[in-house]
Amino acid sequence: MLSRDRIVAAAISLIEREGADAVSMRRIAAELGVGVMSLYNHVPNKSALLDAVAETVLSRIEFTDDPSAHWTDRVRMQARAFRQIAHDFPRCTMVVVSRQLRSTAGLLPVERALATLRDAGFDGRQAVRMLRVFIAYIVGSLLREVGVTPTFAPVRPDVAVAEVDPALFPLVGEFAPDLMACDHEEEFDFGLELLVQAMAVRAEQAAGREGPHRR
Amino acid sequence: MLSRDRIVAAAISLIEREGADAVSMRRIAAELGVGVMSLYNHVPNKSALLDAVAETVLSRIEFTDDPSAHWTDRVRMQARAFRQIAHDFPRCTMVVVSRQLRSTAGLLPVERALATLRDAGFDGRQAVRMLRVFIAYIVGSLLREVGVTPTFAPVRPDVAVAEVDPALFPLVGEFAPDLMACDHEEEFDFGLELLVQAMAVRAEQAAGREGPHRR
DNA sequence: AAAGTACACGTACGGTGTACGTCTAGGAGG
DNA sequence: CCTCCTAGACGTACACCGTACGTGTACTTT
Repeated sequence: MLSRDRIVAAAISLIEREGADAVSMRRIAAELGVGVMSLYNHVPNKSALLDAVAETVLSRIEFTDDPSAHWTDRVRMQARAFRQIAHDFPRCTMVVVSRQLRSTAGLLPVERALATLRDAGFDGRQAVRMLRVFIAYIVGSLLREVGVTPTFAPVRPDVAVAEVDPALFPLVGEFAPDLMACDHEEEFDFGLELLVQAMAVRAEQAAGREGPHRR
Repeated sequence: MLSRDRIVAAAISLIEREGADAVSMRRIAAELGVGVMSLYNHVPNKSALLDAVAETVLSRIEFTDDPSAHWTDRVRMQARAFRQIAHDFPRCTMVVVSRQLRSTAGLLPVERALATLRDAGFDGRQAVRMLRVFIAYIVGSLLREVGVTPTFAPVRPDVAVAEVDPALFPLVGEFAPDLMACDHEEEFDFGLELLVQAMAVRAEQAAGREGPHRR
């Protein structure tokens, strides 16, 4: 029996196996051994199907929030949980990131993050700003990791950097070894740490300003 | 007379007017008052055309690097220059960001950034890491600004946040006013400042560690 | 048994990228 | 001047796409 869930699962599987470009209604139907138009009994159109894919992948994020932990550690955990989907569904990442969905699946992470940031001592305005900085960093990192936006952080730097004219780009040539090496996890954690530490400084400032008035 | 440049210009114009989805070879040909297949005398295929679009837009970035300025200001200028393309070519941004091109157009910004970071006192490894963090942040920010990835930083939060059940997402409800307000430039500069300050701390550490051995 | 419904499916239409062959205008060589 | 060659505009054709619409069938309800 056909069902929305089976269709979405087939779409995700197809994307992971052959890339997002390979997705077509006909292809998915064939994958399920079913006529093309049967899909439309469960999904209104292709766009909605891709939204469902994004939502499903997003809902797979496992947040193990520990409210008793220090807020910096909670931020780290949440960021890494988010990043984990890039490993579990690498080729779906672009779909998730590029699709604007307004379901509750997308709001749960926001709720969690806001709770953590408020516990860190930020007010609403600050918390939202911090959240947005983090989301921007994470999204950008995932895109690089997944293979998009590679020009500046080469995925196959061996070909990209090696051919470069050292006269035109002396520093690119000089730093080639470092540009070519890219341990994604290490890079991600480096930026994460940078942000967390910067956030901690702001948190202290925030606490200092309102501290005297507290309680 | 048809030419590669005219075709690319027509594509950019079309994307800005009607969005990336409106781009088709037939549409571009019609725009130029020309037969479809004539395009293929100047462009090998649609994918290459989109690459050319990305490259052209990217090359429009105006870097006014001032080597005499403090490195933190140079970083700010470069980041803002990059962001400027999201204003000049808003609907092309997704194309630029999602296309992996390995031309020299993408290396010039890298070269400039590496020069700045080296002047800040970072060695190759550190400079590359910092660069990647910045690129991730900028790319993520542009995507939000352009209207993609809106779930976590709603573009039309009025509809997204307003309908939310405060019982399920109390903090989203509580912070709704802050979530709904989003001055893109302000948000961008906030994160930029956060990163620059965090970088400055690392730069001092780097200088401190190797300082005694210097010169 | 009759009626209604849910859903799988075929056909068809207007769109897409592009391989291939043709035609024409302009320059080069005699 | 005439011929030949070539660059490039163009039409046709094919395989594929999303999906509107109508039909058939199996199952549920009355």
